[in-house]
Amino acid sequence: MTPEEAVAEQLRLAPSVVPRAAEGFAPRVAAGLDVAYDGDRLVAAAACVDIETGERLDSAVVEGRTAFPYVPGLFAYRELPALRDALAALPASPDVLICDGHGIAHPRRFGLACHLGVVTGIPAVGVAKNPLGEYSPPARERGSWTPLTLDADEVGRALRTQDGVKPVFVSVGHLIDIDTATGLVLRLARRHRQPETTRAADHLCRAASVRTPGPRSRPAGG
DNA sequence: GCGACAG
DNA sequence: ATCTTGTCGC
Repeated sequence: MTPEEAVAEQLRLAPSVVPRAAEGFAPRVAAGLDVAYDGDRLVAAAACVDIETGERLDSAVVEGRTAFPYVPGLFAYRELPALRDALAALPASPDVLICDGHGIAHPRRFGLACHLGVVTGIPAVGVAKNPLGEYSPPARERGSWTPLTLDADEVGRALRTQDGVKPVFVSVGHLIDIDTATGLVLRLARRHRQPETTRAADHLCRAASVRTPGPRSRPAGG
């Protein structure tokens, strides 16, 4: 698929995003998703966490090959295939996806979290480390937030998950509203800047990547 | 025209 | 994302 076709597909799928939670939405299991790279090889991980207790539940790790370059705005085309494989490898489907990237806080309002949510039908939230739009620094205290703006639209929030740390950027992915998404991210990020789901997935795929012989893997060491 | 630009 | 030493703090 070419970048032009990818853009056309995003424009076609964007209207499918449902920016609100279904009646009685009460997620119990959240899945964190992340990918680690080693040249053109990659490892994707899905890690489930009990939202109530924080307990680590099922997880899955899969490997694959890079099929699309990193292009801002088309990030999903690089990680989506592997992330779908990781989700499919889970013994049970999670109630909500916590994605490492943006949802509607995207040029065409269809970032990774939206794409993943729409193709799986699972509610999804986007949590990015850096903004695409503009924002004013939130108050220093954990829980405070300010609007994230893009093209004069309020597309998400800059949320402070820990006192004095750089905020994370939360946006709606699919089948959830921004308030619910914000509360969920805050609950999942009790002790660190990033939600436990994202941290768990990051550790898993990174560890798997290190143990996998690849093109330009470490010269020596183990 | 030039730079910026989720991971 | 990944390349990289030391350093501050719980």
